[in-house]
Amino acid sequence: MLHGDVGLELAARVAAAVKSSLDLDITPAEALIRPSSRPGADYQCNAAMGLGKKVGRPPREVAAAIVGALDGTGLIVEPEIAGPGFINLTLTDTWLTTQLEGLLTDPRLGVPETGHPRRIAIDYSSPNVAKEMHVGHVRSTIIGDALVRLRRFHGDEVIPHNHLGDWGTPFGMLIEHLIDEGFSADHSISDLNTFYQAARKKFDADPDFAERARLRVVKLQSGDEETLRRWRELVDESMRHFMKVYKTLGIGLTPEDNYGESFYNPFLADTVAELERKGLTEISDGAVCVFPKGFFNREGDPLPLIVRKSDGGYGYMSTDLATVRYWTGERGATDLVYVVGTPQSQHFAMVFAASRDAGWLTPGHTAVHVNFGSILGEDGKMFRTRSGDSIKLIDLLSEAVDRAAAVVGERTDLSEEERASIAHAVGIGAVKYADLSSDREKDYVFSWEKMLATDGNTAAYLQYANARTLSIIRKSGETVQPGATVILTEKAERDLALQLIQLPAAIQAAVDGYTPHKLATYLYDTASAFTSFFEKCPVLKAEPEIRKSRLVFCALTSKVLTLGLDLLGIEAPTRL
RNA sequence: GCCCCCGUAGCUCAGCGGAUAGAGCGAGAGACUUCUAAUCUCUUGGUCGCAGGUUCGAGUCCUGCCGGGGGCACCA
Repeated sequence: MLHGDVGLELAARVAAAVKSSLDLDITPAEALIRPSSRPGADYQCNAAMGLGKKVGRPPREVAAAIVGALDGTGLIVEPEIAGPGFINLTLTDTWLTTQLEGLLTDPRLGVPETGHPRRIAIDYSSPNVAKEMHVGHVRSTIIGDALVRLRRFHGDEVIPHNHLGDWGTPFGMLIEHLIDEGFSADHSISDLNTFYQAARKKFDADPDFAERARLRVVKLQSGDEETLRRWRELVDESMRHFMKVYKTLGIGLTPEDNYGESFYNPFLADTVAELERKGLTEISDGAVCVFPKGFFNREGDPLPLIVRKSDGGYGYMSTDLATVRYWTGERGATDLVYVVGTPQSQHFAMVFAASRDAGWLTPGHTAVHVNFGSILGEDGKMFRTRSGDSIKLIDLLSEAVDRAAAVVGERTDLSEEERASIAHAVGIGAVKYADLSSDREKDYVFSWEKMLATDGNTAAYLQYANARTLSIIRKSGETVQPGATVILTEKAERDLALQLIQLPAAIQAAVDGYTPHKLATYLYDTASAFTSFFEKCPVLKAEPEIRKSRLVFCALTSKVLTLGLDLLGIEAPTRL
């Protein structure tokens, strides 16, 4: 019983007790096992009240029957019945210590791998070519990356795809501007935004240029070689910028993960043809539309997905339908995940509905819009620069590192190089953790002060706790060996032990709900439990057996924090 | 007008239908000759937006309302 969560084991035993004492079949979930916040109780079973209602007996009597039949051998001490019929469950110290000793040799720290792996196509980051990444992309990028890491660790096959905005009418203007500027391979566009704005300005001011831009769009879409070559230069240049940001952020996306709008372009006609063949389309105002049931516009009329515009072109609605068709049809994805802001929720609801109607999504598929709220400034409005521009991501990240460097510089005698590396880990970690530690559906308030604080639920606090664990182990002059014996003497040790064995439940919760913050909350609780342990339980000066045992606590805490942070995409430096 | 999301301590946020709703910050008081004080321990602080309903039990589920944000036909 090394793998998996204790709650499952307790649930199984309660279910067996319910069967033998009341002759009722309940699922482990119906055993209603929950971690307990009551002093002295580790878990509680809340099933007796509901069952009492069902069998027409007083809940406390039912609880007593369950307790009487409950086989807690080796796992829990004699349960207590409290209140209306709560059953308080307390793990035995022996069981806890045995678990911890077992975790020492388990690289997965008790977390099971799924027996039913899914093939997950996940769309995240998705910046626009010829524009710099800004804060608007940061949440999708960070959350998406964390989900990739979590699902891979969970045992699923994950295929990331970066849905670049790399196609459409703006590219006529951009390519013409590129030709005018004489861009070549040895000249890079150092400032994508300036380049884009200059093109835009020319487009608005110069009718000849605007006309050339329009003709260029036609050439691009008809596959003109020269035009495509220019277009690729723009994409490549933008990718160099994106890769720089990804490298700074520690995001795993590469050019191989590019599945931009251009990628789906060849599939759009077929996608529409299939919708037409299946009788799902209608012509409305000259556009080919699909009207999924249940969506209405301002006037109360059905709301369309426009799959071919009245001018014959294709928009994002066509592309998004084509992605569903491609990933389920061509790539055999079972799960589609879109890490895109909340404002798009209606759009995705419509795309999913239409895709079900078209048969691209079956009951065996899961399609999820992993939505997220906006980043707000401390004034409660959209996070922008003072002049109202969106903040460049690369600037934001370097400010994070600079601010972290200021903190690091104050208090360490490490080399310049080590300090830089730590500042990077702390600064980038702060930005990512701020994003991942609260419920993604809510807006969150961006605050340098809060995200870089050394107290509270921040990356720095977790990293610091981890560094302290490793510092103690270093100073001990020992390596923590498998087979070491764990002893519980202080309450702080038991609290930490209980915390450490709950990693599987935390990861499962984060995976199930696409909610990385559940893992973040767990890691914070773990770090807190460790710092309390740190204050109360001297390690190096303890008696030999206790010292050995406490070193195990340090080692396991470090492993849990390091693994957990890694699953969030955050570095855990070995010293701070 | 219709639809979606949010409303929990002064602030920023957790909270899985279960017991007396929890953290951090802030405010107040303590703790470093001791493993990293980037810390810890106390104290303070709540009609969970409002009103109904379902339930043995509601911050959590349902309905209505009030606030805040967003979306609603050829931009993505």
